[in-house]
Amino acid sequence: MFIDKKSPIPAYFQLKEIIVEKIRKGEYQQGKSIPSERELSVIFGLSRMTVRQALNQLAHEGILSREKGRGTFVSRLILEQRNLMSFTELARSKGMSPGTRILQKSMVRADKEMTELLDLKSGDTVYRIKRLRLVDGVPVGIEEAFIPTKYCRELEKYDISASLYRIFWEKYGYYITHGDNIIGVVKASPRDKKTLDIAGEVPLLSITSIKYTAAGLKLYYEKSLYRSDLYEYQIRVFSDVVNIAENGKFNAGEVEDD
Amino acid sequence: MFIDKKSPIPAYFQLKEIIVEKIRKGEYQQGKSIPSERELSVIFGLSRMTVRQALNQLAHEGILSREKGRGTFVSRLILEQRNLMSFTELARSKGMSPGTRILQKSMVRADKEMTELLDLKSGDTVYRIKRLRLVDGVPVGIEEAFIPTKYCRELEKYDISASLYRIFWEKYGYYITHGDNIIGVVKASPRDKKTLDIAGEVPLLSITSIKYTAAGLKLYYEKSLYRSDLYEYQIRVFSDVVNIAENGKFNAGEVEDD
DNA sequence: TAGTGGTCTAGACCACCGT
DNA sequence: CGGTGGTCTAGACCACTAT
Repeated sequence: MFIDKKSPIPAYFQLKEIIVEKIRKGEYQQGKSIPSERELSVIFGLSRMTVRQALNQLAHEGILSREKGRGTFVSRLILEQRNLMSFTELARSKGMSPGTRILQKSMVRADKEMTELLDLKSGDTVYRIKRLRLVDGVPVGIEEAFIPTKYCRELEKYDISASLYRIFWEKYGYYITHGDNIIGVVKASPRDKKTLDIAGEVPLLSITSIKYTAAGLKLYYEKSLYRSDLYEYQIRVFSDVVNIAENGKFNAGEVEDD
Repeated sequence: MFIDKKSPIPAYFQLKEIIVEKIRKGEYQQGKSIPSERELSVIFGLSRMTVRQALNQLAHEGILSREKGRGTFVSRLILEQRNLMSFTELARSKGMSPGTRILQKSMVRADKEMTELLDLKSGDTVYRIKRLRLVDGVPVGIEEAFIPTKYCRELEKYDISASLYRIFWEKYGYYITHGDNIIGVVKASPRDKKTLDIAGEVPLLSITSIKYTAAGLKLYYEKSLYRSDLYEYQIRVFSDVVNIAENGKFNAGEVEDD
């Protein structure tokens, strides 16, 4: 837990990793304050400006929050967003109870599409995890994740009915900062209908996304389908969208289902 | 165009505004480099670190881009994102031609909902702009914007068939950095069907959003509907979603454990 | 080689917060 | 009041880019 000043890795970056590690290990606790800038600069033998660079970046990534005159605090579970959480939250806020059922959990060779999407080498394997999301026992969505096994060895050991974000953070030290998403509407396939226990015709909200770490590593791919009559997606969108649009497909056809 | 060091407004912030203004006026041109950090520090009588703070923030907001050893550049087409542009751009990239038809343009008193959503005072007025989006002459979406008139006096003078982002940037100096969105699926109303020239049953992708400036000002509200068979929404989502949940209308409890 | 942005230092003053 | 983060300075060395 020291800064190697001879390392080519910048001091502020090393400090960031040290702080993140201390949060993960519980040494710095959620909602509690961490040492002040001046203390940290003494502890690690850095100038205050260098410490500030580390803290500000972590604050920007949502891991810390800073308050003038008070101190720097570990964000309260940072995670749990999007798909699942804005969903879980919603359910809870309405006094309903969210649930999860594991539909499938296997390890497979990445196919060509997945290899390209996640920058894998041919032959790499991925976990394929398919989960059913419920609210008060009613199925509202199917989430299928493809996760390169090299980023999460022995994932079997953990309870994947909860948040993948949380597992990546707590068990593997990866913090997911953003994702590229494509949102559309698809017709439910017969199989989806059965899984979601739909009788009539309910269009499904389709969200496919690639999850990234702050460093830009493509962590995993997820394909989600939600009953549009029971679900809304709430998000904050920032301006980087341009880059996505450049590669994007303006698809006039179907978003196929499997 | 000078820094007032006695002002309570931080020097780096003043510098940001000056640079943004110069970009707007065309003094600093898109894709071209701006003066180096060292030059700017001499020009404005600031230390290099202070100049860096301004440049880095602008880079983070997407207005500038920086390259080691080369210089600092004004981002090319900063704007044009999301709804509209990821749509217009996309259409263009597919060799299709996007179009817009103005369906309605009026000035009205903000109703209660809009007043709350946009933090207005009672009695404030908004422009109500309803536009039809087309691709190769085919209607694919309806976009309805509610814009407080106090942020865009004499909006009538400008061509609103193009990007509102661009008008806000070029005519009023507001740069939109993010938006809070709610995405869902709705059935087309008879009127929407007529407007979109839909015969059968096509579910519509519904996107409502509040657009913000970097400073957090709520600029306007937009309600969009797209034919889900012709349109996909591509976005990059960052982790700030938590904040939405915190301030948002839908949260009840803490984001605590699973 | 000269210029750029990236990192880093060791100071400083300020506004803000809790006691 | 003492401590905190926010701002700011005037230097410095580095790796990178272009010529």
